[in-house]
Amino acid sequence: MQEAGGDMGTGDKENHSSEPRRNVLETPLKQAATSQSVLTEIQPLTTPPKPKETPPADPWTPTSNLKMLISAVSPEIRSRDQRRELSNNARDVLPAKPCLQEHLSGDEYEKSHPSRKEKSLGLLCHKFLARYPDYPSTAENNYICLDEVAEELNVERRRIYDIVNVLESLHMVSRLAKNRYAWHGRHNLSKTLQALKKVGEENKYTQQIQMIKKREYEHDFDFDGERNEDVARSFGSIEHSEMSFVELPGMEFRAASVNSRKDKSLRVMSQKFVMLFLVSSPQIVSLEVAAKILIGEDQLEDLDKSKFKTKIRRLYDIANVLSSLELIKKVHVTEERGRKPAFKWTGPAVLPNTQDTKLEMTPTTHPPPISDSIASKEQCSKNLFPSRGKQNFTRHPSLIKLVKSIENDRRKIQSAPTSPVKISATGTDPNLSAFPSQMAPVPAIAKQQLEGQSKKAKEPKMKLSGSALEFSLSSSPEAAPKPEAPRNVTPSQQPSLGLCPPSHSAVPPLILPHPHSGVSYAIYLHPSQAHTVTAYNPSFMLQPLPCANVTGAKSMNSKGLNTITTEEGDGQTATDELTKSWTAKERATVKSETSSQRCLKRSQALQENNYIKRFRSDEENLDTSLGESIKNERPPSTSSQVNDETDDFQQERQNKTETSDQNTASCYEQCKREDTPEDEDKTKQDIAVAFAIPAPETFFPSGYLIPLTQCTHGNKAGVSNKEKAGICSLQHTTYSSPIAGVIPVTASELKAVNIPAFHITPFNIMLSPTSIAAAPVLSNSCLSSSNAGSAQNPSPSILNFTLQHVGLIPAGVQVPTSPALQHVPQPESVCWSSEHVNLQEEKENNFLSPVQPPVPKEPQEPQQVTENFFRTPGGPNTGSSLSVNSDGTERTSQGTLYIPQRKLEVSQD
DNA sequence: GACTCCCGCCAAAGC
DNA sequence: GCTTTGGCGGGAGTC
Repeated sequence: MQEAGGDMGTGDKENHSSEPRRNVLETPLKQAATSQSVLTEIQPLTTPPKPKETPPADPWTPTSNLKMLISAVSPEIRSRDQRRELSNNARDVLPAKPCLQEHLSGDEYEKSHPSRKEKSLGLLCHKFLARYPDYPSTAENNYICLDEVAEELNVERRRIYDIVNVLESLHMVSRLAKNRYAWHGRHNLSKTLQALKKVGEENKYTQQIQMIKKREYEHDFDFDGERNEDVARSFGSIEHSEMSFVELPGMEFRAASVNSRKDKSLRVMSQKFVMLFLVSSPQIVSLEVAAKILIGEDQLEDLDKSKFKTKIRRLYDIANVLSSLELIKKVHVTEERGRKPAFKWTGPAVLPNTQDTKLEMTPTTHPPPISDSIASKEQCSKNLFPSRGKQNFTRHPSLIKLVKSIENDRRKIQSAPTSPVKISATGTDPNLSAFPSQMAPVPAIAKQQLEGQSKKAKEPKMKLSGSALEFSLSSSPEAAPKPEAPRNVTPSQQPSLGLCPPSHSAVPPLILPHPHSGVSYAIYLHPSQAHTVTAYNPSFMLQPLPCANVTGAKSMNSKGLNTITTEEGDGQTATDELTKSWTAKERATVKSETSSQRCLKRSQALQENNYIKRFRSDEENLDTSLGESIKNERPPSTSSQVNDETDDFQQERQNKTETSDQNTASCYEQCKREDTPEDEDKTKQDIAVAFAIPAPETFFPSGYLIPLTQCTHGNKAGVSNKEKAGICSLQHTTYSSPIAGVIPVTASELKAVNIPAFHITPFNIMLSPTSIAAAPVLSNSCLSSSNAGSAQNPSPSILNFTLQHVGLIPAGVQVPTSPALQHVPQPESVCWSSEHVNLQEEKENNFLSPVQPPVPKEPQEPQQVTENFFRTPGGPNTGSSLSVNSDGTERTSQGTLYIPQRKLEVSQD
């Protein structure tokens, strides 16, 4: 066990800590490698007995110690040993246990002195991870004693720190006390990745990556001072915070010491590194770029080779651990200047809402407490904006309102008798409760299946499932049809008709039933229209929802419409397209402001118009300062057109920026005031186009139309069996159509009630790749959609009742039903008329809606989305090939990346 | 020769 | 003052 003394005895004081030693139960050994988790899981979820001190055939004896020492000091012996070790390497590549060396023919030298490869951090991390279950039960003792682990893994503790630090950055472990950590496994991973992605977006890493790449392309970026200063200036023009560690609620570091060196700590570096993957598209980050960015945040001016090398070293350390976690994979990008090491994200796709996926995986899982999600973002934000020093990123004023609103809502929710109970397993890790408590009793195989399914399906689902984080922020649990959904239904509520308790506002969403499918829909009304129901409350909106920008709408031109139809049937392609479309969009969104900021801004546009203008001005300033480089923010897929797009692009973009905010549906009233009559007419026409109906005469500003039982797995609570059947069928519909379950209101109904722009927010919508692929067709020919309207249109009578009930229409007025228009209001059409759509919608819209209402609404580069979206894989659009290859093909095979002005070949090692 | 990344020194922080 | 933690860079191993 102490063979490593050769390593440890050379000066480290860490051989035997004075820390009170744990007992056997402290370390929940996994008993097997990850690949053997099934066997592991079959066992009771109690702490498995540690293979206690089964000394790996090499007891710590004076003799062995002497031999080891001799080996250590003798290069010849070492090399001989290493040769032997190497010959056995193939058998030992993935050892899961310290006893892996048992079969090494008893050569004590070999055992005592593994080769360098065997000591690699990646391998060590494999061993480390193999000791613990991915999803530990809270019933277990999830404590890690560093001494113990170091001892058992036969490494010096210093190496364990490296691993633990990276794991800590992902909140897979947390420090409990000196020399002691808690193992959380992957329970928090999705949440952490969400947070990291968000922070990465807010930190404008996309811009930085693009900037660095651009610099590299334009000049041969090297380390001469002039260019570094150039880049440094560019960095300076980007607002980026001095980001500290991103924490999750309940996972905060307890000791201030942990943050003492946080600015350069492996933790923070690791998080930043991950962020780079999460915000970039393709999700390939070269070490060089990563190092430059990480250095750039500190002091790029002082960039020198030694610092760069050091950063690279650390990145290798981090990458090794991340690779062991199967979050990234090493690849190489070959370009003109040679082959460069890079890493590709192979972890789960991270959308703001991965919790939906979790719910899908575990239908009986208690939904994560909303407070967690809220607090998660809160915490993230809190840490992103440390109180110290330069604080370029400050909380958006509207975010403060949001926070207050959320806090109020949270209080209401949690104080309510039927409030969801936050099940916190331990005081130290409330996050553990969300999953393990439910998973624990699940039979091992079932769990394995679930995990397996989640692995396979999480990407597409996560891409479409919307933002749990966002959504949970925006909608209280009562809005979400969780298994515990009945808690939301007031006793007076009818099963499928009633008013949702207001979560963020005094304006309750209407719940519209669907008589055929049993699906109910919630309409969130804009205050300007909802004043007929209740008092205006500016915070009525689902504020944190990143608003659908209408870029997609604009970008969805007819050309693209034609193109995307060719992608039908290719689920993978469609999924990839979705990813690309989304990521491209997302990057575009990141550019000028954060999604939350944007959403907030728009949701409160009426009130904060002045602020918006100010903010926009800031954007423009930023744009100006960024100058040329801003163009490079467009995804690589479109950057082939960099040379083609000059000031026109900027101008166009500027114009769109100017008009975008005015075109939010929530601002419709204001727009009406501000627009010229022609503009207003045009807007109406646009909406009419979006609805594929003649321009209505009057409009309601906007609202959310939410299919309440757009059920994910397990979201069936509160409906009868009969309704369940309907829902089940609906699920199929949902899977087969990107628009299923979205808009149950016919055009005529909309017209009759003068609702011009419903915001469709199908939550928990899950779309299969095929459904995505079907999107173009469906969108292309809305009227022919077999499932869009038929299954989801609510009964006009009930709609009438509802609208009358809430006073939206006079009692005598009936909403006419026009069968011919039953299918008309497709969500993707409708959505364009408003920006009060959540992130999920944003993605869906980007992806699903080729309908192009001629409403210029988004400041982001529409072409970017268009091109991403309408790209034909393998097509001639070389500029787009980057995304195509990166997100899909390239994951499984070598591909060719085309980036601006040069070709990248991605190869995997 | 470039790329990887192990190794352990040593200083900061914690106890 | 000892221990823990971890930044850091030399330099060995690998390709």
